[in-house]
Formats: sequence, C-alpha cells, structure tokens
Amino acid sequence: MVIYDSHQRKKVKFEPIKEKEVRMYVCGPTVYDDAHLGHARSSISFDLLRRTLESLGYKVTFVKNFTDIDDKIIKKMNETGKSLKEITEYYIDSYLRDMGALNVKRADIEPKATESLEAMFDLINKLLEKGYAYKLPNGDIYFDTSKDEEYCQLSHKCQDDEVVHRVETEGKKNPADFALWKACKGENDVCFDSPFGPGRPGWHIECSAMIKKHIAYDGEYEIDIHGGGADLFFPHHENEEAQTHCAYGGHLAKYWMHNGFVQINGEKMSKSLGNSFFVKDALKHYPGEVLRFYLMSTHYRAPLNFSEEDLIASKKRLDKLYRLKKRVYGVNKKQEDKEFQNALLNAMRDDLNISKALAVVDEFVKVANEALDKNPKDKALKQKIVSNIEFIDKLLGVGGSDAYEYFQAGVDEETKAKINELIEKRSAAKKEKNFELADKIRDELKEMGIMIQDTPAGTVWEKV
RNA sequence: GGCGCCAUAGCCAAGUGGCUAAGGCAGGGGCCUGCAAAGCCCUGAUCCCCGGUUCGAAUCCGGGUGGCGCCUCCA
Repeated sequence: MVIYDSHQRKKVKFEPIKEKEVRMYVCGPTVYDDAHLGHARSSISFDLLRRTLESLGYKVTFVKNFTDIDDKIIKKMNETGKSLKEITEYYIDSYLRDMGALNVKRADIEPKATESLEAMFDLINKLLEKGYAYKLPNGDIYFDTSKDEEYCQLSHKCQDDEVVHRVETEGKKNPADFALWKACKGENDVCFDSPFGPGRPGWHIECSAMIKKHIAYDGEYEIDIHGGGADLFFPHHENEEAQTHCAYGGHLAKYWMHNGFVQINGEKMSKSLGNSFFVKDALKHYPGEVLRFYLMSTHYRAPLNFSEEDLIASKKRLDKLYRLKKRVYGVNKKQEDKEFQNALLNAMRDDLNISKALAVVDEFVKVANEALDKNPKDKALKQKIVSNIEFIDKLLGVGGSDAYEYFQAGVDEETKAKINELIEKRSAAKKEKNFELADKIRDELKEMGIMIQDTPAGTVWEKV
C-alpha cells in the first residue's frame, strides 16, 4: 500500500506500526447541523481507505469521533431553546443515517467529546505539570506554543510575522496559543466540572484525548493514520500533535491524510459562503449509492467541483454495472476471480487511485457483456461475474443493491402494477404484430419516465 | 504577506521521462432489433503559454498566465 502523507508531502510506502494491523482515526463532524456534501466526501474517502486496507488483509480499527461540545452547538441551543443532548443526539442520528445511505461503514469506535472528559483532564494536567500550558486569571487554560520546539513541524504552515489574524484573547502569551480549557462564562454557557473549575474543553484537545483513551500505542507513534478534511491540517491537527507529543512524548500519528474539498462553481462549499448542499436533500433526488459513486469518482485529494451534470454522467456509468448485474440475476457465486480482484486492489493500493480502479471495473463490465452476448447460458461465466460484482461492492461500496430495485427505486407499488399491466398489454400486441399499438404503449410508458428493454427473457423496465 | 495545490479531448478524469496519452459521459458511424432500448464494434486530444535540461518531456527546471485552498469556525 502506498499513501500520500501530508506531513512528508509525498507518496510513501505504508508500513503499519504493528504488522497486519492498522489503527486509524478520522475527525468526525461537529454535530450542530445536518451533514453536507463535504462531510459525505470525507467519510467516503476514508471509508475507501478502510475498505482497501481491509481487503489487503489488515485488521483495521477505525475511530471517528463526534464533537458534541462546541460554540456552534451552544449557539444553536440558545437559538432553539433545546438542550445540548437534544441537539447533538438529533444530528448524530441524522449524520449516521446519511452516511449509512451512502454506504459508509460505521466506525468501530465512535467516541463523543462529552464522554471523554476524563481523558482530556489527564492530558491538560500533564501539559500543566510539564509547563506546556498556562492558566489565565479568568480560568482559561492555553497551550504555550513557544514552549514546544516542534510546533509547526507537522504542517509547515506557521509563519514568523504577525500578519496572521488569530483569535485575539486577552492574556494570551503568543498569538498562536490555543485554548485547552475554556472556563465557564456564565448563565448561558455549557459547563462541566473539572479539576480546573467549571468550563468546557477546547476543540483540539478532544481528538488527542480520545485517541489516547481508545487506540493509542505506547511507542513512537500512537496510531498509524490520522485523517480529516484538508482544512483541518492547520491548525487543528498541528495542535493535536503538539498536545500529544508534549504531554506523552510520542507523536500522534505516523501518517497524516487529508481529503480535498467539494466545491460549488469552483469555490469551496461552506456554510459561511451559503453554498452548501445537505446530503439529505441530495438524497431526495438521487439514491445514496449514486451519490457515493459520484463523490468517490474523483481522487480523494483533488478538489471536486460539484455539478449535477457530472453526477448524471456518473450515474450512467454505474447503471452499466447494474445492467450487467441484471443479466446474471439469481446466480450464486462459486469461485473468486483473483486476477480481477488483484487488478482492482492494485489500483486502490496506489494511494486510492480510484480512476484506475473504475477503469478496471468498466473493462470488466465490457468484457463480461461481450462474453454473455456470445454465451448467454455459460453458468461458470455468470458465477464469475457475480463474484466480481460482489468484490466491487466489498471494496468500493457500490454494486451491492438488488439490480432491479436499483433501477426501480422511488416507484411505488401502484405504479409498478400499472407498468406491468402496460407491458403485458404491449407484449400481447407485439404477439399479434400490432406494432402500432405496441409503440403507443411504449410511448405512454416513456412519458411516465419508464424506459423498457425487450430481452430474450421478456420485457424489463427502468425508471429514467 | 507565509505555506501549498491545480491547469490533459465538448464535459468528468488517469497518466509524472520513452511502445499508438487509460477510462466514463456526450456526439458521429455500424452490428443487433418489427422499430427501439440495452449491449457490442469503429470514431476524437500532442497535454495553458514561453524558455531550458535531455537522444527523448504532458511528465524535470525557470519564468509567465489563469484557478483553488489553508493561515479565522469549517470535512
């Protein structure tokens, strides 16, 4: 496996800390709103990484957190009058539902900030003891970046001059210092008891603490891979790394991976720009699998400029896989096609080269169709095709649905009955060579958004 | 201002020193079909511009032009 390490800024051979095992942590969402396409893309990217590692035979422990303490959540509480728990539980459910629809596998461990406070206390205490943190008169605790000689060596994104506009806080020693603990600020604040007095944790502390609590090794690196959106590299990941190595000595992660953004009209999609698309809205128009296929079809590090036109082109590509699947409907797999599996894996093991992988899939579909045209009754061939589609589903997370349901999604039973009735009528007309009537019925179906195909096994239909 | 990324056919997108520059969508032609649809076959680019290195560059170096991101919450 070769991956691009953001720290080294190049592709490197992946060598896990412990043989055949991978521990990875991906920054999850702050649960104050529904997931947008950017969250979806990040999830899918690391889901592909996980599936690839698993297919290569690694035992993967995958952790993705929920940030359920945050300024934006508090803001939402004040706006809605709802409790922290009401808000965060609602959006955690919503997130999991959306990602489930996109066929993203659940993480093995899904820690929440609110459930990891003890681990954060320990971390903050260590930093205070070792002199890497200082307390302000108002009770806030900050990380002292000037004490950490390695600060900024991870992302290389710091600078010496003061052109930076950082969060200005009274009493901070250096502009780059960041909050580890924010003391309780009054009635409307959310506060937790702590050894440092009532308050709440800073944003960066939780990831370091949760990694330590759940999956950290004791040696030079706590985990193998730490992932997240490209925007998190600095300052978020830089700060996590600083906290961890200052408190515990080891580096946080051996490899750092970051996914590129979803853009709208060439600009980053974000709430502040008012151009974000929610996953749940996209799912009203397209099946999750189609959305997944589209979002993953651009390499995870490259920006993806969202366009409905491209999404439709992408859907048509996936349609072809499912039409092939229809041709082998009901057949069980018997034996695995190692040659195909290796071709697909070899593409993905090169820093998730999805373009190459999808080209392998396209080629397989074409060759399979060709072979089926020649030998429509070749059972061994069909079994091999079934096996390959199963492998595509396992590795890429697409192609696992029922082939007929895929094309007929969103059509209610009543309409289905009517469609079947019309098709029967048309078949009868065809039998009597009444092609005029048959074509008329076909047009009628077309107007309903239904395309039909006459096959040796009878007429089948698809929703356009 | 600091640190980076990107620019390949109408569109999406691989390839990063060397046979005829992957693949998909759209378009054109054909086979199949009662006609279609689906499927299959054929069909398209010398790689943003300029200069350099090299026997040889889309691929390396320098300089442009254009676009994007982080440095402030952010996937």
